[in-house]
Amino acid sequence: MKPLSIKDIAKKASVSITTVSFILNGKAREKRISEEVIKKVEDIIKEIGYKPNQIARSLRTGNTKTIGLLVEDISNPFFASIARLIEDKAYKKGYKISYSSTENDMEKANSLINMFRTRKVDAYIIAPVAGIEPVIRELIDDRKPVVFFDRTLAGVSTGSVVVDNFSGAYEATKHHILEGRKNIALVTVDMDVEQINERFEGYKKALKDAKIDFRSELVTKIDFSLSRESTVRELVTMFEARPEMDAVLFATNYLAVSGLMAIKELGKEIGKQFAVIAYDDHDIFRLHTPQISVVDQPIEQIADNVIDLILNKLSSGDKLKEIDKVKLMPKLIIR
Amino acid sequence: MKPLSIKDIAKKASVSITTVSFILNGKAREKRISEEVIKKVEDIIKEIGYKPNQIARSLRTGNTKTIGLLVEDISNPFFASIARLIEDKAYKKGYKISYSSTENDMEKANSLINMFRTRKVDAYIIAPVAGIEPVIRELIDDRKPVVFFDRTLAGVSTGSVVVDNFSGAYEATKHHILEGRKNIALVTVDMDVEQINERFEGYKKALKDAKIDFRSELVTKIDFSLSRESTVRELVTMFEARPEMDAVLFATNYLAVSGLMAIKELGKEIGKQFAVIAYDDHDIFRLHTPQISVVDQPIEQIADNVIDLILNKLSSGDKLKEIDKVKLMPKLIIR
DNA sequence: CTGAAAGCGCTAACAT
DNA sequence: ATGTTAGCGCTTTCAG
Repeated sequence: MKPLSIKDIAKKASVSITTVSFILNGKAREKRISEEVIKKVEDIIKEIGYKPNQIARSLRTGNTKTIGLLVEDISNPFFASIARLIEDKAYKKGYKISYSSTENDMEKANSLINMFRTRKVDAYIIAPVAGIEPVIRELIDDRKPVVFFDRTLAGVSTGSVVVDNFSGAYEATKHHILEGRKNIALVTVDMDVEQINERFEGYKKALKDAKIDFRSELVTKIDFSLSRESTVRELVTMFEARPEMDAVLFATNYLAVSGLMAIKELGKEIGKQFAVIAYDDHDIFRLHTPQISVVDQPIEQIADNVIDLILNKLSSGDKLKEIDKVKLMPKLIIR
Repeated sequence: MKPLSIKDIAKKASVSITTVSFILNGKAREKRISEEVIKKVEDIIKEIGYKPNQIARSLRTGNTKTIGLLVEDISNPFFASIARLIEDKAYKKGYKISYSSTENDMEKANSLINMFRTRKVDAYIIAPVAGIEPVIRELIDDRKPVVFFDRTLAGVSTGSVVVDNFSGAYEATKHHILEGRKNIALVTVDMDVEQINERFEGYKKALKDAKIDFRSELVTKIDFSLSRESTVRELVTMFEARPEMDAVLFATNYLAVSGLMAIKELGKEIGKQFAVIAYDDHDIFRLHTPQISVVDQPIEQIADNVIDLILNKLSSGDKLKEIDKVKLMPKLIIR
């Protein structure tokens, strides 16, 4: 059963397809089409359940009403939550979100962006990875709205929504210090992305401000592509090798989960002897015994700002430059 | 900067657009186009970085190389993991997955399916909700491949991949009984969907087989749309009202999370006095103190089977009927 | 072996 | 106030 086209409607209503198209696009008034024709056409549309072919429409108008969203990993709750919020908001404005996970892999990110391009998405929301600068520049040259979130790319100037990573790590580390911790470890990811680097800097600065020497042997960098099991393995070894350690800051939520597993395995007790702060709030940290303190990123605000920026760019034909760099503040939640 | 079209390539290579199109679609050999022309065209394509316009291609061929995936909630790790796996596999076959969350809302599901239709996705993978039978039938009439997963819809005959829910709940309940529990509660969701009903039946049957009377006051049905906080509230009240309860089975992962929060709040101890089994395995249950036993659904197998079914239907022009109903077995993991 | 041309379903300038 | 028509970029039949 072939789907009906605008032509069928026109025939059935004995009007031209133009008339139908105008009615379909809410231009009936503007074009002063008579009430009775409008009614007739609308009735027929409803009756036979006609749905415009979005593909044809896109080909004609050049826009797909779709926004491409590139996250690091959609099964990471931080990104999943943001994606959900963005999707809901975009949906209300008639946009569909098309998302994919880059896994922080430059090749994959490039290939996904190219997929988005061939599918002609109208705009891009991206948690960037290093090395994709060239293709991003092409997008911008193409006059496609691009908004970064979670991190930016030095050397590419476009809208962005980030959380102050330096300050998040700084405050967390400072809290450890104020609690009297002396040997504060940092577990982070071995990846040259802005937000990770900034968290590292925040950690170092807090130590410096407290006149505590930075000791590189207290910093563990885990390969992003390492499996959960291997990560836990590495952390177990690390914890065993540094018995003097009395506090740790995990730079990402998944590292914190692995870290907690390692700690559990070691039978190490979190509390007076040993303190933990994780990045990103999540059920798992609230439910843990004892509860885990976290650096909470304002997920809803991130989503709000991202979608506002992108919709603005979309509607203004990116004429307006305005404030398109947003920096939000994280919140240290002590438990 | 307007993107280049096939016409530009043709002009630059001084051949017709037909030739370019054949080369683009790997039909050069078949059409016996000369090696040198092929080489020339390919070089030009590479040089100017031409990307075919997928929209135009779709309009012409009638297929979009896109599969619509409807889950309950993409931020639920069970669905997120399946979506990731399906996406990876589909990507390798040249398909893009377009996903959305129904939130078990019939209206929303219908509207999303219609969005998929106007966007002409080639096939549908759906975790169905009651009430969408009519639109699903339309899809099937349209000859679109449809595969259900996680649950099916009575009265709609199409491919499906489900896990034996009856048996999952039965085994979990039986385990409680064998451990000597007498007052086993069930916390489930107030929703008429197949997998939930079957879990309920499994619970009842296990009790019956052990000659334990079913007591409706031990069953709590939580409204799906209730917030996390309210759910915890309700469960706290329930736990307080039933001090004799010595075991509980949670019918979904998110209910288990809420339940564990309620238990934590009450200071109730999980162990000898009180046993818990959750549905779906997840970090959070492994990391909990004490660790939580679970009914683990074979996520990878679900994804594999779903994608196989859909790709088969897609390539066979749904001629083949074959075994298109798969039922997998869950695994009880005792911790 | 390659080219011309029709047409997928829709929008919108231009006619009337 | 409504109709005619070109054309978005591509695939594919039919001709040569």
